[in-house]
Amino acid sequence: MNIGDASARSGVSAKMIRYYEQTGLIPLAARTTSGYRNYADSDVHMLRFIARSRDLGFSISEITDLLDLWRNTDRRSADVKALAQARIQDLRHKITHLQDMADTLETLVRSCAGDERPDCPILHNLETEAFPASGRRSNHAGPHANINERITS
Amino acid sequence: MNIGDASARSGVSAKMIRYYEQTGLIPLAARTTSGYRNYADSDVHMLRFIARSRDLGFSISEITDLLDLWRNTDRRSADVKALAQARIQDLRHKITHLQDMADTLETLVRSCAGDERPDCPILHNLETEAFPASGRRSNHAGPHANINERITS
DNA sequence: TATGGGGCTTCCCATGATGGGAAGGTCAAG
DNA sequence: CTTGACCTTCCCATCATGGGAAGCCCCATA
Repeated sequence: MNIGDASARSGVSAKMIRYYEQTGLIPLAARTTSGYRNYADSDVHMLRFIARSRDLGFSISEITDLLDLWRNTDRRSADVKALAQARIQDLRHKITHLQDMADTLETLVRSCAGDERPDCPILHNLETEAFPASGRRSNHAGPHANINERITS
Repeated sequence: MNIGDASARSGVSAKMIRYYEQTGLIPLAARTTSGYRNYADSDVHMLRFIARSRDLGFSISEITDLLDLWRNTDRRSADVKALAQARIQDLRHKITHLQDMADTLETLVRSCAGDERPDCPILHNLETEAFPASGRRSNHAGPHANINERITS
């Protein structure tokens, strides 16, 4: 089947299928004589595996590992489990961080009259609050150190 | 003071100060005769406002609005409050989504023996689970529709 | 058989916030 | 006056994703 069909059946856009191929996440597709990529059901299967993993928030590099385990029938289920557990840990950290931000904002919102007058404790807080140690500074991990979350809804 | 001092005092990197200037978030800095950017205490103040807002997860475009309100002494505190409340809503959505992912993974992890054998319900789930409506498809909002969260720690 | 439309190919560009690094000018302390 | 720290601009990279152009390919229908 062509890339369009593989896309429709797997839920991965044609653009992304080519991208995954190009970056080595998936092997080079077979080609027809005229150059069209040609996919088998097993490829769709793999693409779905990827899609589902993305939906659960795994990064591309984590999916690389998952795919390796998936294909390796000599795998230890403990290795898969460890990957999932690391992912959960990561999610918990992010949740905590978002929760902290929400709580702070909640406190500020509660203290704001929210009327026609200009006085606003929210602005006052933003204006004067100190900026103690907070990830923004000395970010030695470079940009996008797999920190951001893909939240597509 | 020079950009380095403004950076140290505000907690915003020099790179980002220039970027904010370039993108119009902050006004063009004053310059010395030799071309060095020159900052006053009030500028540092503004940069801190931005840093603090970023720490609370506001996007650049939201910060643009916050800065406008901050500078506008005729503002209605209700407008500020509305911005903060929208931000909280957004955070709650993201938290829910992350929580859902974590819960699903937790269930899978619990069902996996995690031993030397290859059988693994986690892989099995990734392999076979359907891909019903989930943001990945028909993403008409384009890439980065202000969906991702800045979590720097 | 010719034509048209839709699907495929590659290639380049943009996103958003951030840092890296090069090439070259400036400044203050020694 | 030299040296080293700091400043300037400019370009590049990230990561996953889509947009769009230019040019083939393939099938169905006239």
